[in-house]
Amino acid sequence: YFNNHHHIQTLCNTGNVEEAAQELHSSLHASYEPSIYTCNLVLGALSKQKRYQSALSLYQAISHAGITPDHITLNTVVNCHCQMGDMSFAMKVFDEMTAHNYSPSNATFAALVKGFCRTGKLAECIEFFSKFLKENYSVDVTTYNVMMDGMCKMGNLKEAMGLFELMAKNECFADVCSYNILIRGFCKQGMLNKALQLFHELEEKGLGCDVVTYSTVMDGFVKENRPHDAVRFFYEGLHKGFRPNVVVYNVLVNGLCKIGESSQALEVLDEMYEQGCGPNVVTFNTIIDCLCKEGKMREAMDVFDKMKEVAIPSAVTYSTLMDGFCKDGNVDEAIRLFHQMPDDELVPDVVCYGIVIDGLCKQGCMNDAIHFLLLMLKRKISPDSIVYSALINGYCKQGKLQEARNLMQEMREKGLRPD
RNA sequence: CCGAUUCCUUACCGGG
Repeated sequence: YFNNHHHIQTLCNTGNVEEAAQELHSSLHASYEPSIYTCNLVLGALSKQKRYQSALSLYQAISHAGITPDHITLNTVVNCHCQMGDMSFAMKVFDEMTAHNYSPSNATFAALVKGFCRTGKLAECIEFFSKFLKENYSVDVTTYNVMMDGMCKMGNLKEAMGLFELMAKNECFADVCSYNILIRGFCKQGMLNKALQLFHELEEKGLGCDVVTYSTVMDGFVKENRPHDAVRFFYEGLHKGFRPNVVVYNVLVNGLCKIGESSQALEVLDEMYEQGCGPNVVTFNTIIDCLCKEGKMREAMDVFDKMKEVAIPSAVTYSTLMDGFCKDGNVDEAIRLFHQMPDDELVPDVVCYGIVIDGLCKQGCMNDAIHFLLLMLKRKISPDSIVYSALINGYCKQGKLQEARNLMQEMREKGLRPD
């Protein structure tokens, strides 16, 4: 008999996580049970693929088979709960960990901090993190980064900067990632000057700016309606020996599109190939959106056809085109694309439905719009407030106020608040 | 016997 650890490891490393999980599962009840290392390996692989529910089910099976989890297993479980936003479950596991003398590590705290932030629980997050700070001398740079990123994403730049100073005081040295997080935070608040100040500090420290730094700053410029500065920043970087990746190019393309230079954007496409940095689906989506917004539906469809040679269209690709056609007054074509999505093995998401519904509403075809609403409900896709707004708008324009009111009521029942 | 496995962080595109 041989240990199947290496076989399962190979399966995981080659992306056959499903198969690995199955093999582990069947070996749980074999005469030689797998080691916790093997279990952790598969749980980690599922978690990396964001298949948190599967990981948790597998964990259930593992404990049921009587295999004792270690601190890594439990960290993974905590992380799965956090990623799914189930903070009460996550805390329950955390409490059990501490009760059984598994000492939580930076990974545990980082996962929980991220979970608290993602679910908007600012106070809990700060409280939890403070507790960690008091009890632990070695909060590492990653945990600080998670915390700073969470604070930034909740718009609390002051707290984030406080942490940045605190980590220096505690002799935990900020890395590029720390800077990138803060730079993005300031960009999103429209404080580009602060962002650029940090960028220069990063350069002076010799930590080295990376592709994330560049794409972040450039995107900051684009979002602040300063696409020219984004383009300039890009070329200055090239001059300093910076080597862009596909995301940086994507931001550049987006910037060029925003200044109405779709032809230049298409030139960048060629440059990307020359640099051995081929475009991806986002690149094409960006260009298609640009063409659509310029009303060039014909060209947009050409790009759509050509992109298929090198990339797989996504739901975003379709929604972009569908919106373009709707705005162009051609809802039929949008609906045709909607029905074409399954050919690319895509399932229309809430945005796709929203676009078609809005298009139909704007044409006054309320019955057809309702048909799509029912279709999405049948397919278990929950309409969001944008879908409802489109419908309510449509009814209001027709003077059908009662129908509009009914929809508002339906919204509230679903816990969506009208804005 | 040893080793083996592991867990946490940052950037780009679509709708009212």
